[in-house]
Amino acid sequence: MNELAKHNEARRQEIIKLRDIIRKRRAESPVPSFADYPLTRLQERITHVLREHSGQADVTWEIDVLDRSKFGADFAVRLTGLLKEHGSKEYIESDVPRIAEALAGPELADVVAQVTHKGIYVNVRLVNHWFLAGVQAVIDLAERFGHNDTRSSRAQVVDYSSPNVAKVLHAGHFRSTMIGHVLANLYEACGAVVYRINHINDFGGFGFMLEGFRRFDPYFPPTLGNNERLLEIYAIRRTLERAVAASEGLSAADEREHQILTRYFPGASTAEELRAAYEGFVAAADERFQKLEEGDADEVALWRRMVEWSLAGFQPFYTALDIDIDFVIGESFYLEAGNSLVDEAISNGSAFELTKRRVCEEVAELDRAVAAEEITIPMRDQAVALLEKDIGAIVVPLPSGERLVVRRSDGRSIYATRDLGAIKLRREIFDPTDINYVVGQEQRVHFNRLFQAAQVLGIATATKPKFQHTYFGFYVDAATGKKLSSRESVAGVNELLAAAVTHFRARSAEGGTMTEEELDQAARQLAVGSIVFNDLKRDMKGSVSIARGDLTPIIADFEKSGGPYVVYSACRARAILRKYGKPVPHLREIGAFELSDQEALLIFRILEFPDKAAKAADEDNPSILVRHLLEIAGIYNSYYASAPVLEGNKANKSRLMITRAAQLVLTTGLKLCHVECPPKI
RNA sequence: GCCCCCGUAGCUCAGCCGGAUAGAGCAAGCGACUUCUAAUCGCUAGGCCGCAGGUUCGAGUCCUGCCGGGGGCGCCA
Repeated sequence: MNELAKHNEARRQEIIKLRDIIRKRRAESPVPSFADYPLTRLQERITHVLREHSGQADVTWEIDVLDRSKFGADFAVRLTGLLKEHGSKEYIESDVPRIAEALAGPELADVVAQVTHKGIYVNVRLVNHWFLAGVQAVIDLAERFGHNDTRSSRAQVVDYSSPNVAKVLHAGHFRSTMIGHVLANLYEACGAVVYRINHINDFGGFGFMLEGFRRFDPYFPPTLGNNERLLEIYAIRRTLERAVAASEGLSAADEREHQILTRYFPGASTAEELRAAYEGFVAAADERFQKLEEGDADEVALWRRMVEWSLAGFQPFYTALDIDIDFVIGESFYLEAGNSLVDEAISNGSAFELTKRRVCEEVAELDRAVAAEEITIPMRDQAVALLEKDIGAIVVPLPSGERLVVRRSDGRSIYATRDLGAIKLRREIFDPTDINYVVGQEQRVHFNRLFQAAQVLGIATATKPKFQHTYFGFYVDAATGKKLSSRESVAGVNELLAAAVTHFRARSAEGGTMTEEELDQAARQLAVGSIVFNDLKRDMKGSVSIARGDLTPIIADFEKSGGPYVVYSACRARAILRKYGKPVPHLREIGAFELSDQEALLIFRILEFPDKAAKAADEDNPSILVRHLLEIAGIYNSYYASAPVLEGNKANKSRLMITRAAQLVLTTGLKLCHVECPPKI
């Protein structure tokens, strides 16, 4: 067994052990049943009544939440199917009164106070007791309120963060890390077993690292640490590539490039000399990579050390965000599985070498299509160009007509090889129902092909695992609207966090009563919270614009993001409960009580929380959750300002209950968003 | 060239498997702190929902075309 295989076998045992721990943890923390939530039960009862009265088994209806102060009702019921089938005229004239009558009937008399109708809407006002009973249900479940079993039959691999070893973390990793982590939290809250995987790109391009580390050793500045050397090698490679591509000598290089080229390639100054240096470097790097792939002991040992340096370099970032991803698995782990998969595919014919002859045949077919006017000449030319580029590589033809290159013409693996290997091994180890890749939008084409290839190669069926590429937009420069290159965005990540902490540290509301430690803690949590909200409150497919240079406007945006607002709201509720100092009253202790329009809306929104969490998970869209929290916080803040809970030594019991429910839902929601709510702010 | 995303208030965005008078936040203006601590609350103002057709009883939402902005199209990851 070679060194790489040995290393991977040991890793596999560690991974399996951790997998079992996670499975056990899941089994030991059961989630509440979605069907038992007050809103689900109400909807179920309404469906039942509508079904009984229409005599139809399949009744589709939608609920529109209303504001009592505006409509006098809590929600509207709309039977979309019937509306479409009958048209609005008939629906309004005959269906609407019938629906209203059914909803006002004896079956729902204990929960429905009033039913009115106007146009296509049947408006329902619920009895006040239903709301307070709902609040009690929230209080009973406490921190588990919102968690549900909608995904309890699923095992989900969530692949996120995915930094490149020997490169700097950039803003894209920042987004991937937070979005992925929050999504994983959501799936877990919905009952799934979640395997969080940080897929470390630790293999591609490593020939350059292994070669460069030795080749440039005499020239590295002595102050350069190990990890910095790796980054330097990457910079050297990129600089040289650019210089060679430009076909100009040293004279055309800018100051930084000039400095690099003369330091590491002394004596090379003309375009030809640089090209020669480049070719020598590439050839030696290729050789190193091949030895690494073969498991050569020396190369594997150095490679492992390099990966460790790099991971240690990433750690401050993960520590600052307080994110610990369970499985940190390099793509090298999947190399062998990928290679044998490709070998198998070649032998059974699902993959083959794209030879010149095959290309000629395909070109002939394209020419025929042109002659038959099925395609245009530019389309043909483009297809030909794509074909010719892949000559010599091992390809998998896909149902879409595209190809996926799975092995280079020199026999070496590429990322597609290892991504396929990853699918195979992940199925073996985790047996997931879903594999979710939280990776930037620029990789859409890659994943689209990868998922197709997985089916072609028989490591996936049409339904299992369910593949999902959850993509997001990038950061753009606020001034130009253009994408921030990774070189421009690299610096900011950790500094941004530090600046945000400093900012919130100076803004404390309860500063006078807080210890230094509490202040630090609150500031850190607010910083993380504001960053998460800034990223996740809008649809993540869009880009996020970032002002450059001065951090002040960015931090100001963070404050406006709403994260601190939600945290603040939860803290206000918590302050009331703290002042009250006793457990909140139980529904049983409440006699007659008033319920304001605002309270009705607030409670309804709180009771919607499980639905929103499930919906956000189903649509892989954290912004649904984030916006709902902002909505609840908004109503609560308004309520807080106008409805005193404690007056002198008198406490309003129903308001105490509502305050507790609001505090619970906000705290739990924030936690799903990876924001811990500090006790004081 | 092909493909993808986005055009809604001055700005940032919700709303998109069609439905009530198109909603928030920020910015602007006015008002509220001896308080459950104002990181807050209340009020005011602000919209040919990019343009043109089409489908429909009904379109910001669906379809087609166009215009404008951004991105992707490596034997890199």
